[in-house]
Amino acid sequence: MPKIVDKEQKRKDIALACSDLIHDLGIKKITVAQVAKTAGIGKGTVYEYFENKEDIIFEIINIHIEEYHNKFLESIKDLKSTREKVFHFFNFVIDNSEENLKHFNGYKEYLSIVLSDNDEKMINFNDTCNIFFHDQIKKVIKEGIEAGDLIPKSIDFCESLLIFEKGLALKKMTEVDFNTKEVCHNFINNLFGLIEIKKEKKNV
Amino acid sequence: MPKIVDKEQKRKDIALACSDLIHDLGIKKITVAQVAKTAGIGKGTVYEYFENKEDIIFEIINIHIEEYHNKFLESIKDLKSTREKVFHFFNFVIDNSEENLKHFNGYKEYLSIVLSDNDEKMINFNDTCNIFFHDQIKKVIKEGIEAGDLIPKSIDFCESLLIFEKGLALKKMTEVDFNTKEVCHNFINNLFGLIEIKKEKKNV
Amino acid sequence: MPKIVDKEQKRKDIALACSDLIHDLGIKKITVAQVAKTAGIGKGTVYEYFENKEDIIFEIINIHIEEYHNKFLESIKDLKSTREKVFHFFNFVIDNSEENLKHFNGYKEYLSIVLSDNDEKMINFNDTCNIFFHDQIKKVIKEGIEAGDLIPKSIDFCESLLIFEKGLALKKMTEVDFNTKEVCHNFINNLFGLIEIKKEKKNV
Amino acid sequence: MPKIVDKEQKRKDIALACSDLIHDLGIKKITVAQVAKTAGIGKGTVYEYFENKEDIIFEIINIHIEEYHNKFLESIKDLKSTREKVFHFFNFVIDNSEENLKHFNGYKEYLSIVLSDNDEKMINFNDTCNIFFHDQIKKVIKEGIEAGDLIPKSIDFCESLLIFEKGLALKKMTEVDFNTKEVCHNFINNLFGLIEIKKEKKNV
DNA sequence: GATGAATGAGTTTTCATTCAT
DNA sequence: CATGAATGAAAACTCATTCAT
Repeated sequence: MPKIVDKEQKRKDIALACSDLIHDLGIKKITVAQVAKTAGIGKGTVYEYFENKEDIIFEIINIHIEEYHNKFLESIKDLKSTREKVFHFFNFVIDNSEENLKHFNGYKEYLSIVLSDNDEKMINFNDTCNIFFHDQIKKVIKEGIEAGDLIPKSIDFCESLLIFEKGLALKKMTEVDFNTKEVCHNFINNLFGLIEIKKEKKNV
Repeated sequence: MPKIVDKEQKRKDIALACSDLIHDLGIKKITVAQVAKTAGIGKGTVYEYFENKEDIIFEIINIHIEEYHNKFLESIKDLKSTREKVFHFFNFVIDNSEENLKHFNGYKEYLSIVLSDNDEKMINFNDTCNIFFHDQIKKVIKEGIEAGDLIPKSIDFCESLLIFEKGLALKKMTEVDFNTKEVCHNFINNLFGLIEIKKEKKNV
Repeated sequence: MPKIVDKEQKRKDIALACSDLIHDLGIKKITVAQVAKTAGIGKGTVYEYFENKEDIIFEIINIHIEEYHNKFLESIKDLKSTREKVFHFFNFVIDNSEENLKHFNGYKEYLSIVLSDNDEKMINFNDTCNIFFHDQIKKVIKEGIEAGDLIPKSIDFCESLLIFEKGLALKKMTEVDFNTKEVCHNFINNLFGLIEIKKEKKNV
Repeated sequence: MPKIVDKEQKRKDIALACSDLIHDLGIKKITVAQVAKTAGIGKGTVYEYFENKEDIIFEIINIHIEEYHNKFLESIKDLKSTREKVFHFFNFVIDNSEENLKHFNGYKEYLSIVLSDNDEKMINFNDTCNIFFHDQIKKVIKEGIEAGDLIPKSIDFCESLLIFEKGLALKKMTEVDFNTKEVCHNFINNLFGLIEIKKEKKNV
């Protein structure tokens, strides 16, 4: 009897092996032949695990984003202040570590697909991601309000924050010399000036 | 005397004739054959005026955006209040007239190209556009401050406004049910609550 | 004592399980994967019992035709008059019952293979079928002659009858609105006008 | 200015150049690469003149059959007696000259396509051919009746004759040792015994 | 014996670009 | 100058068959 393969796992394995192709070539230039070669399998084998080329790319992106979400959840746990936590959502556009740039560029390639194809699967997936971060930021803001850090109306800014972050991302993707960090800090500081509850510090 | 053809003008003519192809097919599906046919010239002739296919697309987009800029300048002239003028910058993402959607979708196609190719020309062109709107909004805000409509610090929000608009555009492009108008209004109203100088209205 | 599998029987079992695939997909579109799945066995196992794909198709067709032959022999037993028996040979092209159409379309698929491949096995098999019906019609005509129904020369028409039936089949297969029944009846009635012995009916 | 090509003519030229591929390989094994190579042109050029592979094959067959029809019309002109003319319709299945075998085998390949694909174009074309021969034989029989060679009822046998010929063709295509000529002669002679008007020869 | 994972040769089709006229 | 015929590289996808387990 032949070895039984966990198809779902192998899908992930193949996609994982190819996850760098996105940065090396750009999504549009990935070919099935490349994928097969990179994963060290035959072209036909690719089609044992994926419906078509789109499916491959989708899985690769999926992996990228899933990984990012997990890291996000992991690292936000250690943060204490609301402001820190909010900043954490902007890490994606600010952090220039190789690690994060990989994710960022992965997202860039992903966007280029969503914008040119109107693939339903991609759109749905995009929604899922948006909801993820929307839920997260809502939670952070809520906790901030409950802790007396933020004014109650702050809850209305959840969406604006994420929209601003999307705009920042887009600018960073399309402009050469964009000082994301500075612009980002300015904005958040300004905003917090508006929604933060200034606590009287240690007065008698 | 041979007929001297203004190459630059003919480029524009060809691109102009093809400007609807972007909406009809999407940028990725435009072929040189299509361009030639649409412009009513031969395939070979296309290459007399354009380096390659990228160059054609670049010119088509150029025309779109140039046209949009002109319309923008034209229509902002009639606006009086600072708030109206600022809103005008968001017309691009809010106005759902067929006319504007054409521009909006053209920009979407354009983005998908900029994000996947890292074409230098495109990037430079993108910068030019950004500078255009940045100059425009700066002017509006400045005038607003000088007119006593806005607080002096408002000038710091120019970039944020444009970034927010970019984020809005991106969301509108990638999400199915996104209420651009509402989100936009909320944001601007909130912001103006912060930077507008409330004038005592003509009381005795 | 190991389980001894009758290979020949298993061949039949597999082919039998797949006999509907011919109608559902058409011979050309049958894949080995389909066969394996339909028969509820592994792809590798198919090759334990069949040399190659051709061999599978051959067996499936074999089953179809064998079945048809058996039914033919079964049903002709009950017929009394020579004319009825001769008509029975044309049932194949006239009968539009679902059951018979299955056989008819099976034969059509089979022909498309015989005509495109020049597979020796197929040709031989085809001969076997022809001989079967030739023997059968010869027997019918002979009995008719012996019974005094037909003129002795009728024996020369055996082949013509079968050829005509092949022609009818081909027309039915390739034409949209072909009235097989009418054409068939005309021909046989005309022919019987020629070869039947008119019996004086019950005169004193 | 580039040379202007008569597209329709070039289509024919390419198909003509490839007309032997049908006999050399069989229709199913013709590849576009083969066609291009045989016609001495590039693969892409093939697609300048044909929609797809089916279209190529269709044209090749078209040429074969058109040519055959023309030859048929040409050669039947010289025949005098009705019997000769009727025999002429069976030339297709009887004549074993290389020339005619080419046409015959072309038709065989064509049939294999019609039987496996249910391509509408092919079916329509098939009808056209049937009508052609039906019209021709009707004309011959009519003239035979008018000339007093055949009994008026002969007109009813037009279809039967063609059906018989189709049956003969099918047998010749699928059987190894089939004496088409003899069987054909027998049938026609038998039939003419039935429908011919015996003329009293040379009486005072 | 049984299996199904792995394979890659083979096929159709597209299209930017060239170049002879 | 203008042209459109010619091209071939490149890409996605299929499937009969093999073979390690």
